[in-house]
Amino acid sequence: MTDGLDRVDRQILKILQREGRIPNVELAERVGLSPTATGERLRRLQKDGVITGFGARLDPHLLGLSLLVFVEVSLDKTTPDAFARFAAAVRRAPEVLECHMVGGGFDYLVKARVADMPAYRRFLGEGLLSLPGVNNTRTYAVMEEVKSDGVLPL
Amino acid sequence: MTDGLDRVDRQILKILQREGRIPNVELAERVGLSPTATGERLRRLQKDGVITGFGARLDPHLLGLSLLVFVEVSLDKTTPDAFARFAAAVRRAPEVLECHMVGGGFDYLVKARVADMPAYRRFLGEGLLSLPGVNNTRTYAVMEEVKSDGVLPL
DNA sequence: CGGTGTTGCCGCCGATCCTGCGGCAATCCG
DNA sequence: CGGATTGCCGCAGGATCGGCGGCAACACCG
Repeated sequence: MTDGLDRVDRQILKILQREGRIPNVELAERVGLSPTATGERLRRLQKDGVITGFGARLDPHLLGLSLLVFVEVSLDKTTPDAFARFAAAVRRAPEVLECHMVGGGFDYLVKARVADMPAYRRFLGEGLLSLPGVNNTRTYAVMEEVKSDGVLPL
Repeated sequence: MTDGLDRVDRQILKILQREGRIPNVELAERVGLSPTATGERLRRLQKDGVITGFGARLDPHLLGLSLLVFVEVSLDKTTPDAFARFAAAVRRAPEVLECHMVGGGFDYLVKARVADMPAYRRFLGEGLLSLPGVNNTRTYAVMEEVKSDGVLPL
């Protein structure tokens, strides 16, 4: 059952990554199958967890979230539960779009969106630096988003 | 017309960010409007560019893309067109999910997904380092994805 | 104050879409 | 070679979509 994805499955995923709200009948004729068979595949892909969900892509700027920042966070390793508490806090923070634990010069890489620089200062001071165990942060403000769709290669 | 989003609009966006394939009638009863009015709002949100599209969320691990990496790239500023050529190459590379030009210690932050370490070595050598003007790179491999949905706060 | 235009919503209805069912061909296996 | 399984198709009843006309609230203005 592992990775039992044929050519049609991958084609379905490829289409749905970019046009997630396409009706099943149109998806069917694009992959060259009947709507019934296509719907069955879609249902199976969701059940197997290959498709974890569907979502709308929004324009951050039109929503007043013009500033995208990446923050490298170093934790104080002597503080007990520092990692668990930091992770929990980050999951609760709405400004944080992503947070990854990395190996290398620091511990976490945080991607966050805020309205502007004052808002970022507030988020950094009240949201990140106030967490216990946070040792050091380094902020990189994004000047231009060269590529940002995040579509997986198939 | 700028930012003319009322409470219902934001509620629609909030729901569609997580459940992009919800039928219009269900969306309507959740926001407490008729299906007609709700569909009209949805159409308007797309026309105004607030909603830029819909997409399926896929599980990278089930697709054999288990390794997530971030790469900090520094360019040789003396090479003419270095920035434009780098940006163009990155847009063509399927492994690259995101690429942001940042201000700070380096020039571009690249987020990429590959199958495993050997695949990453190949991508780094043939995809990134072979580009003219690339001066230096620093790679951070993700050990744990603490938060990765990327849902905007509303 | 009343006329008028605008906006946002509703109900209705024909067209479209979804989904469960039965049938069929290909494949696999004992 | 017989039988089970798998994946697909066509069909049909029911759900959903989207365009249309109507209506109420509101703002503007003479």
